[in-house]
Amino acid sequence: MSKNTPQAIRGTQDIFGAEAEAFAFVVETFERVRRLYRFRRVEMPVFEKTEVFSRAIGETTDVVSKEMYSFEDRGGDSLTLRPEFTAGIARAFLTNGWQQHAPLKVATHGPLFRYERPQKGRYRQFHQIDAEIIGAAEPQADVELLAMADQIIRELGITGVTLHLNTLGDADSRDAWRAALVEHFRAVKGELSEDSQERLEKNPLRILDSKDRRDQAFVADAPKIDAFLSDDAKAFFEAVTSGLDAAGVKWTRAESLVRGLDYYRHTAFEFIPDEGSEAASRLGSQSTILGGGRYDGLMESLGGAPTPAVGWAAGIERLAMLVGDSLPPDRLEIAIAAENVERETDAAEMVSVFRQAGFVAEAFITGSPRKRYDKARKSEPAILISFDVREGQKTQSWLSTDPTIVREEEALQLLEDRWKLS
RNA sequence: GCGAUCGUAGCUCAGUUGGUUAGAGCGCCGGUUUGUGGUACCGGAGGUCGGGGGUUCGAGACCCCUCGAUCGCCCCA
Repeated sequence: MSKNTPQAIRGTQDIFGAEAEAFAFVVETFERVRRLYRFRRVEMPVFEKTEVFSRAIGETTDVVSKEMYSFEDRGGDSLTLRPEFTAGIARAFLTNGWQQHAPLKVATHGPLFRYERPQKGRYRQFHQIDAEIIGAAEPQADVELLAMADQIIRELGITGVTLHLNTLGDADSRDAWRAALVEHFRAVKGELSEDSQERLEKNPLRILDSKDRRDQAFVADAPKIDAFLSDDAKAFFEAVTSGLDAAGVKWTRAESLVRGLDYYRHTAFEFIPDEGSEAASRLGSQSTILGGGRYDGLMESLGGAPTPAVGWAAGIERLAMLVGDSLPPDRLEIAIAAENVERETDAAEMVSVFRQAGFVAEAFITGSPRKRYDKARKSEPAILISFDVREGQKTQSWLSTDPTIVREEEALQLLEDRWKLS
């Protein structure tokens, strides 16, 4: 590689081979399952006015304050490459009059951008699948959304992952709890970790899932959300949990689970690998593979009418790292080796016949004719066909290495229709 | 944004306390061999040792800067 060749941008990926196949498998599974749940597909802009995100997500969050790719366009507007889907979808809901479709179930996927330090499972351009239900205040919406998430993960063959569930209560519950937490932690501020001392001002809820030992003791006896829940909020959460049980979705209560973005209310959840599981070790420190919750306050922050909504997003790269063995086989069914230059067009014609009949087929008609058979063999086809010329006669021979995974009789009939087998 | 480790052919890696024209295996290309056969042998292409600067008679090896990757922290999907 020349030093004159431009390098890829830090934190971007050129995905190829097995990883690309796993990526596609995640997207295909998502597309298939979202149809089962009647989520409608939407395509969204990759960039929006900066205020869409700063108002929706919250100015003080890390995402907005230091991770956005923002720039001024030629017209002088401040624009931002989307760091998440929800804000843009909420904006579209308001500006396109999608209220008429409420309750609206939508799904999408694509690239997102966050200026972060790259790590395994964390990139500056990354990709998510995303599902939202807008205009539904009922706990049944939360249940449906979570049931779909659970089914997608299961159909991807991912195991050792558990749904961690919590409630943040309604706006009043959340505010009262937050105030109590600030009071609790402020009393011991000097003994908290530096990070948590800062969180105390910016995002006190996050102290609850601090990994720092110094914080753990104070987290243990911190006020619990349950003590602050209104009767309605409590009933809502109970409806969600009983709905999940009825739908057969396994979950565990995570009292200290909070979400980083300002707009969350009531239900908050993450799918996290179980400690010590294969999945956990594959993901490293990037543990959450799917996260979301209810965001009843978001529409108002964008100037819309109060509109209840729930949603989640999941990192495609992180899911792809976990699919492993469950990938559908990508097996070459038929390989044709033209072992003589005179048979190249015959082989090209025959491979076309096979492909149009729905076979995965490839012709080996380049490079040294004497080595084509070996090349074809190394591609591990279920059926290997050789086109050659022996003693002036065109010859066609075939070798079956695995008749169980291909329509062998049909394939050989197609071959015989055109050529005499030798 | 902070800390740590690392960066030699397409891939996996060797390169001894700095010392002559930088190597291997696999892969790739070509030749020979084999001729119902994933064989064996021979040959070839491909590296300004991530980039830049410095120390030295001499640097892939040492120092500084920079870019990138990986692993923590932070944050999050």
